Amino acid sequence: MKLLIIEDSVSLRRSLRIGLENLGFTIDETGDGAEGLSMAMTGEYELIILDIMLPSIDGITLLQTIRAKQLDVRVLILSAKQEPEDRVKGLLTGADDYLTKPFSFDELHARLLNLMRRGGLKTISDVIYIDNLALNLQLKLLQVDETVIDLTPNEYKIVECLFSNQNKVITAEKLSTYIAGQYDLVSKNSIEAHLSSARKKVRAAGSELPIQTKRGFGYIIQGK
Amino acid sequence: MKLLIIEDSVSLRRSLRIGLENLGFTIDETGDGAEGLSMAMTGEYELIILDIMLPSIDGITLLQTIRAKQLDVRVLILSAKQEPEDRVKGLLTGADDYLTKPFSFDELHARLLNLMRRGGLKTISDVIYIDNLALNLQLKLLQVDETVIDLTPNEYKIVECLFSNQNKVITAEKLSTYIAGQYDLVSKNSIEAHLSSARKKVRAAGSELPIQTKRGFGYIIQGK
DNA sequence: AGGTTCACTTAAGATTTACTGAAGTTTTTC
DNA sequence: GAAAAACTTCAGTAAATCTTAAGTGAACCT
Repeated sequence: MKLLIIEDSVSLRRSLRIGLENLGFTIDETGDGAEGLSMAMTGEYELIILDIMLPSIDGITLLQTIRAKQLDVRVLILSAKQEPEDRVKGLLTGADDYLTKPFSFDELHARLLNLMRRGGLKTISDVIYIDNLALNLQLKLLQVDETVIDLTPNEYKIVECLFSNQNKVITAEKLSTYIAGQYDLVSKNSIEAHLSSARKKVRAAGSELPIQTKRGFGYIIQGK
Repeated sequence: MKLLIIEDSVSLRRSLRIGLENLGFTIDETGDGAEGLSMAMTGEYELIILDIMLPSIDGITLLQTIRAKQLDVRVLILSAKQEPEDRVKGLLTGADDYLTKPFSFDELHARLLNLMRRGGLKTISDVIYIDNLALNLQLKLLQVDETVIDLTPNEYKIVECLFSNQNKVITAEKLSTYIAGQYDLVSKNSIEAHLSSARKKVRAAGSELPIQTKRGFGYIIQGK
């Protein structure tokens, strides 16, 4: 069982490492956000203990990136901030648990065990993050930060198809098949209308759908 | 055997602590609801002695939260209120026993021993709480506060399936399989009819089933 | 066996919500 | 600057879902 600790403070990091190693975990650690991210992306950790305040990349962004890449790893957030907004936001973007500093080591231990136990269950995964948009495949809805954008089934399906095919041009025919199945079809104009409506809704929520039109070919979402 | 005392009054807390420590229990204590909750959530306590009137989070809410998280812990409610409503409500939401102030220490001791003895048995567990609804998986019934709502088997199964799959959209086909098994099937319209009836019954009891329709996809219960 | 009850299904009407296609507008391309 | 492609809007139409009520059959009781 391999754990990754991403924590700014050297002393806290050390004491966590020692404590958890004594409990039988294998630990890697770093104090840098970017390094933490690249370590996390190797996929070799079952659980990450993650601080929010970090140099180079903050914890929430790191978490969003991990979740966007669909890594199956549990994340326990550690934070000095006690603002409830942060708590909610952290959990929303896919953390499995949350602990506010200061905390007792026993409490951390108990929560770790708890996370281990419910290991098989995916918690808040199955969300695709692009920019400040989150497409929740479980709930079938799109969020801008915390606000939910209400999409009709076809609007949702178009967005889902493009979100899960980033960096690929998707033709209108593909979208049509995606929406209606192999034996029905939806006109190109219909798709244009749905997409127009979806874009409008996202705009009304203060954001932008990152879907670009490739004139003559189809639509695409360009990853960063 | 570790006990947690969550009690507003410092003097009562102290005297309980001393008395119970003399009887051989290990005690943690707090006077604050929110702190009590986070302590309880560590899962390290076998029994919680819980006051109703508390700063920041009241005892009933705390208890509901603990039960919603499926923690296996016994809870003994302590309350100055003598209104029978509170008594019933406290017990309903998952307390294992109830004591009204003032009480003798011997009486508390006796009740504690009693709770310890029936330790192995899960008492009022296997109940899913959502809003003011309690779905009892053992007794196969749904309660609004104190009143029992009489659901037919299929109505119950639909509600059970959705209650135990919070935050997931459940399709009509899934519900059909859940009701009838893999080799039989129940028409979509039938499910609509059952659900309609269940909703009506809950409405008649003065509440609302928290089941939303995701048009084009299925049904969902959104957790907070 | 006959009668009663209860729950499940089905159907039909009401209601809500979404889809489509057309027409006008804007943008892009050559 | 004209033509093509894509965007936008809207109104009519079409689905999906809700609700109610009536029909059917199984289980239970007497």
